[in-house]
Amino acid sequence: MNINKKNARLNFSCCREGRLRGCFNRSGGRITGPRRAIVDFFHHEKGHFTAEEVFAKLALRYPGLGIATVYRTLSALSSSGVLNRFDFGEGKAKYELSDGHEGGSHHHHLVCSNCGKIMEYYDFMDEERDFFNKIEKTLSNRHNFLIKGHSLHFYGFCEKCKKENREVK
Amino acid sequence: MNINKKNARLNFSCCREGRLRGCFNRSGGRITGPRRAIVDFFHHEKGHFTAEEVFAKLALRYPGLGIATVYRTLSALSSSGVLNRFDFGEGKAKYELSDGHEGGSHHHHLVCSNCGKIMEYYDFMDEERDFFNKIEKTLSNRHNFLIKGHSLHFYGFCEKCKKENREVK
DNA sequence: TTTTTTATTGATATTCATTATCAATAAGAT
DNA sequence: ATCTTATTGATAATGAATATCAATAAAAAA
Repeated sequence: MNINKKNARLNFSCCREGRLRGCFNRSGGRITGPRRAIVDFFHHEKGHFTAEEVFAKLALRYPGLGIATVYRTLSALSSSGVLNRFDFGEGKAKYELSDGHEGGSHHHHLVCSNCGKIMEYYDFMDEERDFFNKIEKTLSNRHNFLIKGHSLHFYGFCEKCKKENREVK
Repeated sequence: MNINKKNARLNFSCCREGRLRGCFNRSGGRITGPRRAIVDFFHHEKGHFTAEEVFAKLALRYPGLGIATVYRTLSALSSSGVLNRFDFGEGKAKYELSDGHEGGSHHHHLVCSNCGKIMEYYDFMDEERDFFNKIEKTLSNRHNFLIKGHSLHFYGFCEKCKKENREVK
């Protein structure tokens, strides 16, 4: 079953029509094979991926896919709030499912300023959830901003770099 | 008084020798005109700047400055935790003084996923401060990570984009 | 101070992530 | 089934960031 054959459809269990309409169709956008595949990708894989990484993984089951389409779709999904776009200083953007979005697994990042290592943590304190609920409500009102998600990065030095550089380079 | 004339020195009020040593010299790095100028720049200007913007501003009073040096210095200052490097989806990195660093004016960001507008807010709730004090302590211990600063970005839609797109594009 | 060593600089070539272009295709409307 | 046009894939173009390298100047040594 090849997605780019005429009328072929990917049929992942989580790939409900409603979600795709929410991502694309409501605003007049068309639901296509590549878009279907990319939205599904982010609902099945955990973590953050570059455009190249998304392309490489999807190309296996979708031989006709073009890298430009991946860039375009990631950009569109980011604009519509489905994905969040991050840059961790690696020279290329990474995308992950927005925490506001259905299925989004919320987490925060620890980024080593020296070696660039990225650690994720999922172990939230209840306090953390309460904090964000409250602050997002306050900010929405105060700045007339519709908040769809957030990213919290802590910068510093990982265990290894902390040891190696007593005096930071 | 031109900084790249032999032995010339910028002499900004905030440009204390100690700070520059902290940024560069402790680790064997040399204190040079360009580095002096760039560190000073971030202690005088508020907000976040691209390499090009830093270069353009400094080139006025420092005609000999090269763009490559700006990139190199920003990168080094970021690695050492003096600056934080952000990407707001504009295709180029922005740098700002790390909040952990002397003189750093701490703030968070609201980023419009549609038009890219970036809003800063400085008006923190007490709750917000307490939260970060506590969580940074917890995370440091739990993940053996030396935290020097953090960035909190809220993604969503600004007032204008909220109105214009009843159904989000 | 003068000399020596070598990290840093500025100019510029290069890399590579991302975007623009455009003819061909196919999604959704009629 | 046909029509309209948004989307696609291939690839050329752009541009931010990095690598290269001879010249320079900061810090150390004499």
